[in-house]
Amino acid sequence: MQSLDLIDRKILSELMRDATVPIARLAHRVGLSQTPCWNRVQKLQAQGVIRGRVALVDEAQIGLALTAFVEIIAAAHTPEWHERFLQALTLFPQVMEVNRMAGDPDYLLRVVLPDTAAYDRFYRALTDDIPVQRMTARFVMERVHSATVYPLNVTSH
Amino acid sequence: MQSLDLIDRKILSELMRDATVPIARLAHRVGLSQTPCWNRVQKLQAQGVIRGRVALVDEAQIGLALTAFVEIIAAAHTPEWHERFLQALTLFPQVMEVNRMAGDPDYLLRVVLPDTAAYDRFYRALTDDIPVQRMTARFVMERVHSATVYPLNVTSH
DNA sequence: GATGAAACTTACATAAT
DNA sequence: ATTATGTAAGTTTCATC
Repeated sequence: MQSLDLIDRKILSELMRDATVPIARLAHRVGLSQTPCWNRVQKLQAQGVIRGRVALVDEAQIGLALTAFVEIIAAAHTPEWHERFLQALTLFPQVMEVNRMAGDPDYLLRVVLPDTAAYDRFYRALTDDIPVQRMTARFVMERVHSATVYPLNVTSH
Repeated sequence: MQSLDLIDRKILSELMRDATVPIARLAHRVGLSQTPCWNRVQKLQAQGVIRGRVALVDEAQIGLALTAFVEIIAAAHTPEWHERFLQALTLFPQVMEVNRMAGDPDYLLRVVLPDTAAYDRFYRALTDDIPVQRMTARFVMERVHSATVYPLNVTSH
């Protein structure tokens, strides 16, 4: 199942940067001809290594200027609570990311919102749905850096 | 400069989900014909609302199984320290995200790594480059949810 | 904004080496 | 793996309404 050689990693590096590059140019960059390059891309997609190709949008320009990291401690350390909690979160599309953590806090959420008033509404709505022991927001002042390109050991570039 | 009407938001919603959709189908979905839809997409790209189209890759399948959120408190609250700190971070491609926070901690980083040993190397290398008052890692046990589709008020779907 | 079409580029499949 | 070929499909531009 696993078999990412150097060329596969080069392909992924290119496509993580820019998924609009034509196969012919991609093939040239990774040192292959078109056919095997195309086959590799198809395989990477079939394997789920490439999960999809999406447009990245500037949050600020669509009115989502505020990012909050929200730390949550469970009200009860039971399977039922976790289940209910995750179920409740599905109602909030502003929750972009849900991470179950190794300890304190139990969950770390990344939430995008128009402003702090929207965060307060989110806070009330969520705690209305599900009891929590603690829910603390840490607000982002500035997103200094944001990447979607994972580091692969590719010497090119 | 700002002018995102309903149709623009529908276009963005679609492209955030799947950037491979042909213009003809996209146009149909948002209720336009091909040419004006194409013009809008071009404009959104020129404006920077669409920052790019990228392939999303499964971290686990490329050997980056560990995500850490790293909290950092500055050694000195001076412009020089912040400058040096951000400069130092550019050397570490495993740092996917750098957020300057509203207080404690000063910075919150998202870092992707193969394992905890790699985190330790990162910790040593960074603190070797730049003094910090505190650097604490919070490890992710499970990425329960991860989205790249920002919520826009689009009633379709 | 819609339509239609031309010109060009790319994707995808297949076959030969 | 490469090269070559061919068709379908998509993109881009440009008329016209």
